[in-house]
Amino acid sequence: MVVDELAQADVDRIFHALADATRRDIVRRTLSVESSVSELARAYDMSFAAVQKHVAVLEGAGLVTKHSRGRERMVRGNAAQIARARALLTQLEDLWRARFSRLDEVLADPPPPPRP
Amino acid sequence: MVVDELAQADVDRIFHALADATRRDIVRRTLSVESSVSELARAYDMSFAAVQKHVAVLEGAGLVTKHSRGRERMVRGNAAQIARARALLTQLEDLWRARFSRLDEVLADPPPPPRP
DNA sequence: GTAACGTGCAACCACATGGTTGTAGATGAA
DNA sequence: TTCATCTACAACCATGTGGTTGCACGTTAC
Repeated sequence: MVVDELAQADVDRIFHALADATRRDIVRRTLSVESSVSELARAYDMSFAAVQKHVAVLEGAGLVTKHSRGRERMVRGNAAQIARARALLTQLEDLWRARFSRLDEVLADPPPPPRP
Repeated sequence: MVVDELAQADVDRIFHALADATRRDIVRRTLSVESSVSELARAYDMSFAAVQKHVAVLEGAGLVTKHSRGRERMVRGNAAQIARARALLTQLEDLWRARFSRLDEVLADPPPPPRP
């Protein structure tokens, strides 16, 4: 039984969020050390607002969470969501492996025909 | 030593390709059973050209390969590329785990100060 | 040879995306 | 209080994306 089913739209959001080098780097950073939005903004060669948007995309995908610390908003990477994405890829790979077991069935000696 | 380094742009392409439900389904199908572009096109409620574009995006990301069979172009899912994407996610998760080992260091008894 | 099929590509369109600047509200520091 | 900082959000713009239709070309079937 799968506890946490992800709707297709959720999966879309996760992979889309990961399809940008800046966003992947933000995830990387905040998985190691949580940081404020402005700390992140200082790390990249773009405006504060641009970084803020990237964080919002990541948050929408569940890849990071935010919580207040004083006037700052701390960003923290969410490893669990990454694990879900990884599980989806593993499922795909399993489909590929299943291909060979089906091939084995074909190559194996066919079962005797049913008695009439 | 890592043999196959993926450039950021490659990673962008892989995750972007996976960020669409139709494309993920095409990968799913062709990992199990290779199919022609027109077979795929019949499976979805959109034009042939649209499906063809999706296949092109997947091919550009290395997630599927194509080869000719008569007048058809057979599409086959590429599990190796999916494995690379999965490895990237695993690396991210490992960063998260490393966070705790660093925390352990802090919490552990500090080493004795160096002799003067 | 002719017709039908499978594919690729170009042009087009509506809309999303990734960036910018500017404004405004909270919060902390002096 | 006053000022600087951190954040959020809106408006705007160039470009990319996902879909369409139409056409050209190679291959198979009749």
